[in-house]
Amino acid sequence: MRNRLHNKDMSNRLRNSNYTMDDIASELGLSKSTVSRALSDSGRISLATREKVQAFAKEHGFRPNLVAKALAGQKTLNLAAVMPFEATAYQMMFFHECLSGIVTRASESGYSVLVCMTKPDDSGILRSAVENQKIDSVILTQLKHDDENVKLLRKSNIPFVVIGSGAGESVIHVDSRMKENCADFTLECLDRLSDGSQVLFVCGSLDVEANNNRLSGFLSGMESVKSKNFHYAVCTDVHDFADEISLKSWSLILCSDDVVCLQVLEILREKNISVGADVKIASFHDSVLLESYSPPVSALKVDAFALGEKSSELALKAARGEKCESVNYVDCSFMMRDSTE
Amino acid sequence: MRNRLHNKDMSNRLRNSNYTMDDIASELGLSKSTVSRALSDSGRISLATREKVQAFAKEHGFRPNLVAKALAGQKTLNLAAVMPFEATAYQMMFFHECLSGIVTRASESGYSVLVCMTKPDDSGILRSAVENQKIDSVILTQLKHDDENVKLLRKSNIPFVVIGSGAGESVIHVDSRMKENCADFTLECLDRLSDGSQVLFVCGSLDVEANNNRLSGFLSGMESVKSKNFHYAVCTDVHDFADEISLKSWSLILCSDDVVCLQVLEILREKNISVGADVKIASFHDSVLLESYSPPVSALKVDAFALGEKSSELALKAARGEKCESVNYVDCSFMMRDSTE
DNA sequence: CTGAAAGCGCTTACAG
DNA sequence: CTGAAAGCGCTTACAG
Repeated sequence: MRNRLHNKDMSNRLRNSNYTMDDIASELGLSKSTVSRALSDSGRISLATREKVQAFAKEHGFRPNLVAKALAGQKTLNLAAVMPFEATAYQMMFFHECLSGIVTRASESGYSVLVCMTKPDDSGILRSAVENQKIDSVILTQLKHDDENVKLLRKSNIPFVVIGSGAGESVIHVDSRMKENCADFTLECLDRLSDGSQVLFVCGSLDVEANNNRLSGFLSGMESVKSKNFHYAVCTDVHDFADEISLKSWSLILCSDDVVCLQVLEILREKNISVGADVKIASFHDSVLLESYSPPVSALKVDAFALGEKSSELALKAARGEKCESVNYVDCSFMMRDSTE
Repeated sequence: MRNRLHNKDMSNRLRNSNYTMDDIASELGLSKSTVSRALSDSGRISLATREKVQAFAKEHGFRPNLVAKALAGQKTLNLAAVMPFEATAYQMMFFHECLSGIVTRASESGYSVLVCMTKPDDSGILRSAVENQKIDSVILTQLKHDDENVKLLRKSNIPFVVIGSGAGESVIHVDSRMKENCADFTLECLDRLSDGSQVLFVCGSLDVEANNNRLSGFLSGMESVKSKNFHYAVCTDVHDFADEISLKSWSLILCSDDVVCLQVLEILREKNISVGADVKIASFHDSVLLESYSPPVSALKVDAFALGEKSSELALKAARGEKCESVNYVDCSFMMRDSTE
């Protein structure tokens, strides 16, 4: 027989509490099955024993060994979050925020989050997590066309959740509902304008898919306040803007993203048009640059943390084998700052 | 007895290969102990059986269940990488790169990396990873004074590795050896200058610890080429620089970091002094801004990926219970670009 | 060199 | 409501 004392020693090195369910059982004169049931709060158990066991566990800071639990329960209590090896600064910020949300929710359910970094042509690390059975489900971001990771996961039958769209309606995904949020954000910005004001939307290239959503969001926002008789125009080339600005005195300028917005701000500065006093301005895409601009510029912010939380909830649910809605939404945040005051 | 078939089904849902060591054993008419030994390449085993087993395993894509392996071996095959919930853009870039290095090395040893996000006052998620025994060792970055995470890990006897300094000499850490690298980088920049040239070091506040290291690195670099009769000066206030520049015609200007460097570049531009032709310039701290400046500016780059790799190696070693050197170094990269041509 | 057995710390039918 | 037993899939002394 293995030297029991030796094992105890080893486990002390690794563990915080010395107690196993077995220990608690003998300490309390119960069987370990009963202890297990009392602790997991499942199966028939008398209130008295349950409370006794839970009190004891709490008092002694008992922590179940999750590895053992995982083995017995045929699951790993791990989620994987997939992120690319190579990323732009913007993507990293986005991932970091997503990850915060993912980790937050996961840990509430006793799950840990394992990072799998993949290269475009090589799902290597995700693959070994899958093949080594270290994860119960996966969260993907930034799908490529005909995504390698998706293929891998489909083949191995591990449930996965996608942040963003692009994998088809049937795949569980959570989207930030750009169009609707742009419409609502437009309304929010219009809120302080008097009826009949002039509104300009300066839009980046319509070759960019996101800009199409933003444009139609803007248009549907304007449509829904038709009764207020706002006048509006859309300018799809920033370089035209310098002229456009001379034609009318705009009350509000909305920009498709932060880059466009900064260009517009530059032009306004050249023309000595004061942001806030002369014209309100806002962007459909936030960035530090807008936040720290003087005056700070209002913007629609994709709520990466919330996307992380939601995808985590779904991944957890899928890991439990429960059915999930495939289409899920998370709202953006409206960062209302001085530029629209 | 549990319904064996049912179990098989469940496990198929989770697993890639249907084979367990038991399966292989019966398939090959061996005992599972022998299969285990053959696969782990440990213990006495005949070449013949080892090869037979390994061939079979390979052919059928057998993957050991790491959860079971972990339980039997009293370890988790997981590392934790700790990162803060809140981080600046710069920190996120740094972490992302570290993480790439960590994950790369860890996966080579069959380890996975679990992200633990912590708040300054709350090691919550790290704590539960520790208490739930989900990790064998930990990698920390950005230690706080009197760091909570360090205290937690000390108490629980989980080995940990620190990226950067600040935890004392006795703690296993990996440092980027700023001073020595600044000295070497200085030499690299001096390399194309003729003897007797004028060199200026523009240094940010000496209240910042890093700047002290940079300054003494610079000085020791200059010291080591004394024979070449370079003249040099140190300017510790960027605002003085505009005057300083008029006094002499400098051949090379070194800056303590990217922010200082951009300020200097601005001044040079105002004075119509051309970088590259009139004066060479370089920074002891890199950033995208320097890389994409026109002309691109040479800089010393902390090699976050290498720091990640090294810390991962150490953490893996510590997890195996092997002794590690406590002081470890990783060299910086010299990003030589047009500004010093 | 190989096998039978006990063990890692849980869970969960099954029987009482 | 509770306990004894078998099981999750590995590892590792121990005996042959």
